[in-house]
Amino acid sequence: MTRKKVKLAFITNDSARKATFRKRKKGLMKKVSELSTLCGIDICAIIYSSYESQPEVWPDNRGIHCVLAQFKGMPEMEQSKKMVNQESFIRQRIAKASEQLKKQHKENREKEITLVMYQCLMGEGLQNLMMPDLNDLGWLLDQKLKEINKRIDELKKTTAPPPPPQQVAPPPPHVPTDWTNNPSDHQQMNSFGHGDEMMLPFCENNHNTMWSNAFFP
Amino acid sequence: MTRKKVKLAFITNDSARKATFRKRKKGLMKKVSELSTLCGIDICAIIYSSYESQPEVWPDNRGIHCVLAQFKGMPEMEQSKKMVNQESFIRQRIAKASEQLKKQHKENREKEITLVMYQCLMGEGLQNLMMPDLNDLGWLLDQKLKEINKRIDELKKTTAPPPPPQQVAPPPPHVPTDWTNNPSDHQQMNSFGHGDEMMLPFCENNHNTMWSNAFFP
DNA sequence: GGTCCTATATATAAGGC
DNA sequence: TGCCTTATATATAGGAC
Repeated sequence: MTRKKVKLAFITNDSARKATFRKRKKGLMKKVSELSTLCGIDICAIIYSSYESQPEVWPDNRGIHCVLAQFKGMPEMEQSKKMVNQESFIRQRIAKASEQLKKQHKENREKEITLVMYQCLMGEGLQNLMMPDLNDLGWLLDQKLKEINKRIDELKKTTAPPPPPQQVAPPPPHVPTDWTNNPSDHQQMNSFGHGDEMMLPFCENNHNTMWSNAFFP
Repeated sequence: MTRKKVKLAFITNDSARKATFRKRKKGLMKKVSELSTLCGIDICAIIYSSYESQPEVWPDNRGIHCVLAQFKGMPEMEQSKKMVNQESFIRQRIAKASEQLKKQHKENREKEITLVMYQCLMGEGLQNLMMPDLNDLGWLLDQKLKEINKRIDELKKTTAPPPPPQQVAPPPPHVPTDWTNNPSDHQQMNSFGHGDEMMLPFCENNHNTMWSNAFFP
């Protein structure tokens, strides 16, 4: 998992597999030892492989028989309650990986649109943009405006507490759209073909805000 | 082992210990699973803790009984041959850490002396240096000269292959001291009080080289 | 207690000896 | 074969919710 991300599958190359076995067995035994020490628990590990005629075991003889005796001493039912099922274990990992992918898609899209925004600020104009990008750009600008207004409010509180109402400049005409209070806006198809499962805040079709209205009245 | 390097000892804080237990148990089970998949071997792990009433086990029921049956089926002698003894395991780790410390000392010293060298080149002069630094500086300069001569030789070979002997410039008067062939030179006390166990190339008292002779004839 | 976040510490795949 | 180095991928401590 380093010079290259390794696929989680049987390593067919014999020497590579043996090398990986030795490294990982060492690392694993270290982890077992640390967990036992740090948390003061009983733990044992037994490894069989064709590389060694004897099984490799943690901890030493007395320790392991103590743990095994405990295990053998309980009814089958109790033994299996906490057993990890390989399939559900893998399923959990797949679910987690999918979540991460989703998050990454969202981050990537936000970066793309931020780039588009800067290109616009450099004078590229909006003529070459298609609807999906325009929609997401609108969303991004709303976000930026919200941040700006929030910052303005904070500064007001800091510089003039408590300010007499008539001395405070009237708030800018922008009224940020509160997406969270308008769930129906989220039911539109999004622009990069992932459907609802992406749950991205981008790519909604109607931006009923200052910016949207300014550019697409 | 991250925001802070944790000491390898029982964690006395109850909630911290439990948190560590859960995280590390999860990580450990993942490693066990990966080792089994990548190398196609049989492995089992059993964890007892006061946090759970049942032991937590890898892999699922059938798999573990298969491994345990193998283990129980062999004579005691065979069982214990490959068992890891906790003490020797820790000793190995201490030895490795000591090696790393030694190496780090050496690297630090080399950087210190390199800094001194540059200060000299900036015109600080050698008046404020004491013998230990002067000795190590001498060693460092020898190393640099060796590198330079080596590079010169390489360039000669590249630019004029094969050069007629009489056309080659005579080698510079410098004759690098080959420390490896002169073990008696290494028996001197070194200058930063670590004695022979440090085995550093620095801090020898006699530099019988061009540079040493130039500065301390 | 459980979950998520990130800065760090570790583990380890390749590649060279 | 086995060990070492180095660039990356992972694991995880501490802290915020």
